[in-house]
Amino acid sequence: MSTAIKCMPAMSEAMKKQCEEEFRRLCREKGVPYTTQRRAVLHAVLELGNHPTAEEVCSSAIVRNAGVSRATVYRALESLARLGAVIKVGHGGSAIRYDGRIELHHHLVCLRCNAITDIASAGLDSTPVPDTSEFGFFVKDFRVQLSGLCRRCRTDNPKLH
Amino acid sequence: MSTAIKCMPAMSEAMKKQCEEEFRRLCREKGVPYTTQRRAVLHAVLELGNHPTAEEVCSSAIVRNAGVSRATVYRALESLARLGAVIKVGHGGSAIRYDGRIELHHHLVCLRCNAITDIASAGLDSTPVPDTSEFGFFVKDFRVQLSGLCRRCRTDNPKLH
DNA sequence: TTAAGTGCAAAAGCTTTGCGGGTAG
DNA sequence: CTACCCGCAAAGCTTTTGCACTTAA
Repeated sequence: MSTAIKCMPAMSEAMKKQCEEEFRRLCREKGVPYTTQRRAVLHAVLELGNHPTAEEVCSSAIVRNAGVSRATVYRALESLARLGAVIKVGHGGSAIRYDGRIELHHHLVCLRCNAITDIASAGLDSTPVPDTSEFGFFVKDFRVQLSGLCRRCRTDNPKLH
Repeated sequence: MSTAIKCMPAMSEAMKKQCEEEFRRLCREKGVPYTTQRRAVLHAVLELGNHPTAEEVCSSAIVRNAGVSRATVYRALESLARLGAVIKVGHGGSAIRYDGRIELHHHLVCLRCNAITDIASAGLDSTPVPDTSEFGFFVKDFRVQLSGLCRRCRTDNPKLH
């Protein structure tokens, strides 16, 4: 009854490029200013790859070299998320994480270390999205979150509660 | 292709009772001390109902009357989550939210106001959980998150980006 | 008895905001 | 030209921690 999943390899340069173009398109479409700073922030999220926090984006070389301030990073991440150029990832930790991968995919979330792993699964992708019109809720996106324990956490400390 | 969903009514007293007993059972099973403070914290989460934050739990009458300190609330919520007596809910906001409903269910998350709505859906429940053994990942739980815009946010501000 | 939990208060970490000046459209 | 964005620095909110004391098992 279980379907196969695949680990998702790091994004290729071509994919990153495509994400950046998509961002440009979204800006035009929604009339949102396409600024150097936001470009740098998106670029950093894509380079960092592993669901960085806002702080990690702030300290990335890309953002530092571009001289983007902390406040701007937070504001830019928020606009990117609203535009749909990045995704906010919920997990158990105390800092919001951002995901530059906007294609449909899913997450393994470790309940102990809060690590997030992207997975691809045709089975999960074909989840029938229910009709939420009764609630007046407009669904933009869905994602399946599998919570549990990652290999490292199981190995490091087998006695867990 | 869309399946039906149902809004989940507030937990009945009987269900809350059952959650509290389940907590007691988990404590015994895992050898975790069953303290007054943790009991009060779980009780508050169940009474508050709507995915409260740690701060909301701190200021609930139940916890205040029991004289439980802020630090203990945070520590108790963490242990309850590890035990599986509550669930941490990921969303876009800057404070972790806790859910006392541990039966299988799913969430609507508003991208603007971060409101979380519990939904029941047989279609989503029957999602085929993929085999993650290749990753050494042990799945304890899964949940589908539908992100989008809630009725109020669509009405209040139709021009959104 | 003893490992673990608790309260207090302080520190640390994360995010938002006001304001004067700058920039994309 | 104008609405929106940016940097700075400060404030605000959320979470964690060290230590002495208390408690469940």
